[in-house]
Amino acid sequence: MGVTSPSMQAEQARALLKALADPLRLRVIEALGGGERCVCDLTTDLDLAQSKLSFHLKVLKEAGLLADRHEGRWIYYRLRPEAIEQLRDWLADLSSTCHTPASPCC
Amino acid sequence: MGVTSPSMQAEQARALLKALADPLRLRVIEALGGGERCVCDLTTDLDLAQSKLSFHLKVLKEAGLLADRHEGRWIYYRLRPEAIEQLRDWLADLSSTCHTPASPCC
DNA sequence: ATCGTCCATCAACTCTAGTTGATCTATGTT
DNA sequence: AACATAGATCAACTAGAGTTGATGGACGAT
Repeated sequence: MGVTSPSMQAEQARALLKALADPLRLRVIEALGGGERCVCDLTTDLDLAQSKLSFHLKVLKEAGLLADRHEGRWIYYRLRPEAIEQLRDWLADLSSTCHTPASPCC
Repeated sequence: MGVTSPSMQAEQARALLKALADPLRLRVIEALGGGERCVCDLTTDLDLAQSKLSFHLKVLKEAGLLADRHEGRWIYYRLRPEAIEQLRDWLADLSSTCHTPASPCC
């Protein structure tokens, strides 16, 4: 141990971080911060090519950041605040123990 | 407005997210979660090529997540919890208003 | 002054993530 | 049935981030 890969928890957190770390996806997230929206509205609001938006919505959904809902011909997407909250918790843990003075080196 | 790019705040947050969204950098962050360390220790602890580690330390430092300190021949890196805290705050704002019911579509 | 160690930097390469335009499916309309 | 619209998916392309091995600069020891 010590040389191993990140813990399972960290892997989950990283998936969320990665999904959020894109300017376009962040605009999508911010747009959905205002409430649930259908794809066609997002397309015009954000002025995006349809396939491009679809790609990023998929990334966000697979990361667990979005949920969708079909209604007739339309699909509505919304934020999943639980995912954000989970990430916030992980970040809180991260810096909780970092005030240890330097270990003696080499 | 509405079609514009993310706010200044969001841009900062995104820089942090992007820096964190890499498995190797996350291992570095976790290692530094245990306290300040010099580069040579990190190299052996994480079993990394020196230039690779140096590259990622630079990314993390430029994002504001790490601070460094020179002492003789060695350089010590440590987490900057303020950066983490700033990101947590931004995430908190993000989901605060997303419970609005769907806007009527198209 | 020379040598060894710590670390940053650089150039060349690789690889993954995002873009683009076209096609496909599903649902609703006439 | 034929058509129109919403949205997903696919293949080909592009660009940017990460890797690798070598080189260079700073500092300490002899």
